[in-house]
Amino acid sequence: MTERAASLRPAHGDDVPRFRYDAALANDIEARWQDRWEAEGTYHAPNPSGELSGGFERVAGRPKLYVLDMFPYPSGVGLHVGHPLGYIGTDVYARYKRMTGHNVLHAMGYDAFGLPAEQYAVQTGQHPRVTTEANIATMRRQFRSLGLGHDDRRSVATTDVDYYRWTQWIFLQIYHSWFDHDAQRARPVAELEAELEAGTRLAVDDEHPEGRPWPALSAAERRRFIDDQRLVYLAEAPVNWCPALGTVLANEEVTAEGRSERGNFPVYKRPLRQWQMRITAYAERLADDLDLIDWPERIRTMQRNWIGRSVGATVRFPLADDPSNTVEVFTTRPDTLFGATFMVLAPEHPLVPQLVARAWDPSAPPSWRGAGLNGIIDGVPATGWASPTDAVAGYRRYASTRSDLERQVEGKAKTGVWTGAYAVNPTNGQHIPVFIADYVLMGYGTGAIMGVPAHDQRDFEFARDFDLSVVGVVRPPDTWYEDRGLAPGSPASAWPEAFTGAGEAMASANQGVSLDGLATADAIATVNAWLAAAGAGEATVTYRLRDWLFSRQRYWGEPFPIVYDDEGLPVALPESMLPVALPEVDDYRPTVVGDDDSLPEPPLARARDWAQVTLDLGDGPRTYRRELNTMPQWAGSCWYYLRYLDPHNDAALVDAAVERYWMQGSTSEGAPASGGVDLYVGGVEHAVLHLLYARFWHKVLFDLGHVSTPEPFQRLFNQGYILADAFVDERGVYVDASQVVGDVESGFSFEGRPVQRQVGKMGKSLRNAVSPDTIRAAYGTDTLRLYEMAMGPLDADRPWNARDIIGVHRFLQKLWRNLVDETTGESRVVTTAPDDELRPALHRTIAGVRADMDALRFNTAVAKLTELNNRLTRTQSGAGGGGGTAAEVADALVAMLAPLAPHVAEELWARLGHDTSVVWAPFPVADPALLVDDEVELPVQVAGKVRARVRVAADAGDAAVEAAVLADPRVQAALAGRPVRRAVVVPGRLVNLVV
RNA sequence: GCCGGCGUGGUGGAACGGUAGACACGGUCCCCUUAAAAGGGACUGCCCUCGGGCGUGCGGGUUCGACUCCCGCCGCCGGCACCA
Repeated sequence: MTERAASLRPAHGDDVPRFRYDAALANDIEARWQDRWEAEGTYHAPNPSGELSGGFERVAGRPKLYVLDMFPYPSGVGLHVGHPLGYIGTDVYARYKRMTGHNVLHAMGYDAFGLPAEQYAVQTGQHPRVTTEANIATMRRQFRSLGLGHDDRRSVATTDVDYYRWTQWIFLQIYHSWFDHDAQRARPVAELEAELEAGTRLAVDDEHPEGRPWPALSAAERRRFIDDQRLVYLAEAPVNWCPALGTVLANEEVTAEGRSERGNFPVYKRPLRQWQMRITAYAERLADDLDLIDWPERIRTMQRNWIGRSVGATVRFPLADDPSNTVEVFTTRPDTLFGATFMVLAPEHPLVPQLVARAWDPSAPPSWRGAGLNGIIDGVPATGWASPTDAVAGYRRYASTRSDLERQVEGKAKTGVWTGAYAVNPTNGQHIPVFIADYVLMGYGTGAIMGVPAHDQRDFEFARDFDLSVVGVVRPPDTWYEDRGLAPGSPASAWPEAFTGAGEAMASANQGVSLDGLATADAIATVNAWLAAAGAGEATVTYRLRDWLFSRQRYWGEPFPIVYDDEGLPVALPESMLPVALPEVDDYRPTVVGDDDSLPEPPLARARDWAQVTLDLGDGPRTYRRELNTMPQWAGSCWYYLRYLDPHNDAALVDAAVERYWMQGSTSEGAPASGGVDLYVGGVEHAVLHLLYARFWHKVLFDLGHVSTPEPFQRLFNQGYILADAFVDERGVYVDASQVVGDVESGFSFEGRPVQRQVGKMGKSLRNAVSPDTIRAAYGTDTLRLYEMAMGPLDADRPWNARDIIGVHRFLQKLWRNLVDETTGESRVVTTAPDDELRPALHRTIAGVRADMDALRFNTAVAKLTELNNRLTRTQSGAGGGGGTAAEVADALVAMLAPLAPHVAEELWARLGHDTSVVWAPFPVADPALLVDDEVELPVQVAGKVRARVRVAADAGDAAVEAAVLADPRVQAALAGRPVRRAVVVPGRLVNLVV
């Protein structure tokens, strides 16, 4: 201990005590302990078996705990103080849990594929791997200097060939699977083929809903059928093409405004042949299983919104001219079927060409021919189009040129045109016109709707513009009429808007069924039963979720383990040919061919020797073309939490026993509801991207038996963002916030020019980032950690306030001073027992800090430690002070500080005479006997206001307390002679006298 | 429009239905010092006639008692949205 004390390098000025806890001393302590932790492998968490199992016997009796941070992208500019908030939070929790007897796994890796490194490569010609690896090294250094206790043997990067080999392997697992809707799970394609061959299953697809026997299919048909069943498949579909990013994007990567999530660039719909992952097959489980996991309500709601489950019915409407042909619609209100007075199909609906009539029905209103669209759509004559064929062609052309963005901007004005055809309302036999209109989307439901203008506002507006009748079949409440100035019971033709609420069904009866008088929920059930019996439809659930577009036209991503044969059909490579390593190219830019909005050829096309390959896939050497797209960045982050468990395994992505131990093993709280990572901390921005994709992959792996839990992340916690003042100049450009001077009263200025203050998320784009290095240099890492934890609850956004940091620094300084003499470096700890006030205070602190740590309330834990330390300070500086700090209190205080400020805690722990690391020390346990006082001070309320405080014995009975209270002169004064009607005694809390 | 979350001192924030404002910043005063810094101590929600009055976005309700629970508003943040 003296040796360590002597090794301190006092870098202070003459007048600063030599052993004061300041930045220089803190930095010295921190550097030494970081070296020692690394040398001793202090944070290594042993696996139960296999390569990393050394030392497991030491923790074998402990419950496991898996604490995880969201995978960071290794950015070139390094961390700012906003980044580590969540990382420090998990570190504190992991350290606390280790001290309370858990085997804690906490590791860190790098989501290192992605655009910035590639864009930098395009600019500089530097290989993305070079920048990526340099950035990872920088980030690793920064994490180390924050004192984060990661098991560094488990670190992975998605860009490591050994890692993405397994990403490709998972892709193959998904490729070789199909979704068995009866079993509601993924199964190997091989099982599907076996059942088809055995004749126990027919080949059912959209064109053959009745199913075909397997022998009836040609070899090519069989292959196409199987490929169409796979969980990952090639399909021609309208996709989101973002020219500015040079790639297509998944729906989840496009904002509601039709721009890219990353960079906010415009996105265009373009039909392209791309890889898609069949996440829609899992829509129901992804929605239902949200109930199994302990996630913030906000995130679960976002996922539910995104999945967009909608309960209703599909109904088939026969065409009037050709009853064998039907148009299927989806509706959430089948109870309004009797009020359907028209139908609308999406313009791209495949049935449109078949149902277009030859000529207009002369009795139909001119508006149906598009007469009202003159001026809205180019080329429409004032009288409307001459024939249905012209109208449909004209309208389809118009609709196809409109981007999602335009449709947003142009608002809700309804356009559309009649196809000339009629369909038959199956409930009442009425012939109703069939329109096409772009307010009906091909991508949702069946791409066709029934128009019930009385009970759907969009249909109502369409009916108004196209002179369609409005028939009410649900009676609104009288107040609804009155609010609109109508007499109750007025016909729907007089309504100013649709009535979309629930009500009593009316005018809804035929020979087979009557809904009249039924409440909406009953009417839906009744009509659904009738539809099924009549063969006209059935209850159905649809989802808004679309399949996941999985191809990217980038270089810096995982290559697909896919080649194309000479028929142009995809062939999966065998596992033995993994990894498919990224080839070298001379330029990382996509090759632009033709006009600038055409899809460029991916950069991998430049690797010509790689793109063409001769392989023996079982039928002799043949030439194949490789897939040139790469996987999206989300691929690698879908499963990294599994690789941390067994990072070097080259026989499996994770060993089964190791996976079971960490993912579903016993926890201190008993059996988990769904298993998985015990605590996952990250930002809210991944609510429907990473978190949805990862759940999807995990469920596929679960179905195939590669993991043992249905969900990957049992508990999710969203850390808040650090906000900071940002400043804009007169042009609205952000200026470097650190160079701004002034204050609220006198105004702010930058280089002499006035600037406006804003508050925003700390970051590069607002030029308001604060580097951890700055804070470390001024106060030390422990102060930074403590400040980030103390400034507020972990899940709240909070403004960075440099002025407040001194507060927690003073706390550490005072704590140090209570244990160490600042001038001599001698211990101020004494073996004397704490007195009768201090010891209970200590135990109350222990109990409180434990509860706070368990609940991730680190801010209040810090407050409680501060309070206890202030009490020590008062004792030492007060009358008769200088007696030193009782070792019993010092030990406990330092141990409780260890998760939050591990370096100074280690230093003090060693100075207290311990020769093993505080990281593995037991967390103090409160003695319950010391948590109850002999005597308590009760506030006394008279008529709800606190008027006095009375000391009574803690175990006094209600009557005794009441008597003591009534005897108090201040109580008597407050009562002023009024009789006490009732005395409420809350033992140990307060007394309320009701007058 | 639908859904979710949040509104507490000058500031960040505390409060199992039980003393509103813990802890910290800032501020005022005092001690130490030749002085300053650092350090230590006291006070610090608002109003006030110094007895008290008022206070957790607003208005109701439940309760002996409400920041907390319920109902109705307002404001801010976020998600979804021509989704049938």
